[in-house]
Amino acid sequence: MIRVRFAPSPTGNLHIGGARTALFNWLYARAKAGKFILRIEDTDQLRSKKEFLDEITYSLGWLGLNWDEICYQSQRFSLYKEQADKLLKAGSAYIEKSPEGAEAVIFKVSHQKIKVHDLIRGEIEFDASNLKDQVLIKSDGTPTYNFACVVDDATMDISHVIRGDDHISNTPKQVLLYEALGFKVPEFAHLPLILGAEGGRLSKRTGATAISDYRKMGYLAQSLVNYLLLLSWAPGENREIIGLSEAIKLFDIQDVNKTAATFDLDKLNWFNNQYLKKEDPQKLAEQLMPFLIERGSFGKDNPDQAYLLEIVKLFQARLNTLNDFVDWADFFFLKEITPEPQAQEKFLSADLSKEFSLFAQRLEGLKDFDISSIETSFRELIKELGIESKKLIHPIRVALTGKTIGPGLFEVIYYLGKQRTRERLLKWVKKS
RNA sequence: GUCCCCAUCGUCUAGCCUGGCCUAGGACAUGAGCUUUUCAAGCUCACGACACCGGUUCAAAUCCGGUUGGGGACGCCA
Repeated sequence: MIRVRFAPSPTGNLHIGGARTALFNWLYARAKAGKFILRIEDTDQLRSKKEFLDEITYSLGWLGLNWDEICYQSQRFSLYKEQADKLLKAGSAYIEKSPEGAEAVIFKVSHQKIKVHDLIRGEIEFDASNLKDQVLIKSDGTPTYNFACVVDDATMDISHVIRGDDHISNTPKQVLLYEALGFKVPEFAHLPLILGAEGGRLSKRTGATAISDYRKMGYLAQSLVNYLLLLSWAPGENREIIGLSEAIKLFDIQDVNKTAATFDLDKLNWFNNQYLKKEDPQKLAEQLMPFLIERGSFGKDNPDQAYLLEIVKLFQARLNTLNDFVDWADFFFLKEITPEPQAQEKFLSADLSKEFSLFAQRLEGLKDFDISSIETSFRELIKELGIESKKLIHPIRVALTGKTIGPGLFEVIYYLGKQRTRERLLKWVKKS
């Protein structure tokens, strides 16, 4: 039975790197009909916080990485004590007293060569002569990371330890402990790290690191998972758009690359655009609601769902994030708009009173207020005025939307409605 | 400093194990064009890489060695 675990410490949010580690563990368990265990490494009682724990479990769930078992190291302290005593009795560990009288348990490192088999990298050899004796139980009575990790992985029957590259140097220390405790050494697979754009670790400076930040920016869980999946792994055949269920069929931990990958927001944006385009507009509208309400562009009192749905369809293909919709479509929901200064400067500084009022009149007189009738009447007007269509289209767009970019003008007019179109046009007509 | 890991377009990667099908394929980004009513989307095209040096071989991106470069770890943090 394959049993893998993801072991976050609740001293911070779930970040990109952690999520990828969780994803590969989860995938391997699902691909091999094994178990995926969530182990909370909360031995540091000062830095561990409930809010981080909640954020981590929420984010894992949001990504779709469900766990079969969960356990907390803080509830297993007696087990670590017990195992430390075992080593003490066997003479492979000793007690060190601090000047204040506190006692710590230290592991005697035997000087030998240690071979570690890694599923991704093959054999890695270490010389334990480079290692110092290892603290097992700190003087405050809590276990150290390497010790708790080994005791847990062994007693929880973890068959494969899949974790970040940064743990490679912990591995020989842990192997020594497995052997001293008489436990079977599990298989190891060390995943390459995800690097920031400037090389080096992903950090706040190189972009957001918390999964919840990406959720708040309006990325879909599917996009993030799909993107993370393709960092250091590829199914071949030039396949890129791969969902979780499809990935289960294709994934094997041994196919993971050895090379560190750089996190690239542009590619994530592309994935998000792909998924956004395919999403059911109704579902998209539902997901958009919290974003719209938070931004205040959408009243909570009377959200017109049917209207929102139409507007969503108008923008769907051009969104990179859900936030883009909030930024770009606000003029459909706001009562009053303020044009962007540069847009106003460029397209509304000339006096277009005559053109605007003529067009407003035509729209007013339209029998059928549908997209093609609106366009026909506009085309007729510019023909009569003898001007180029774009000379008028851009100023009208700015007057109606406040922006220079957006959906086609005639769709904008249609969905804005006669009333609001007229009001926004006449605002720029000088009374003589 | 010591130890460890890694090395194909700017980025993610296919190919590497099992040398020849590689004039190295795809995607993102970038540039150009089509369309046009702006921005997207879409379509077409372009740009662009086997880090270097040696070895093995009839033949090396692929196997071996070294150099260089990048990354990681060296806590009574996890």
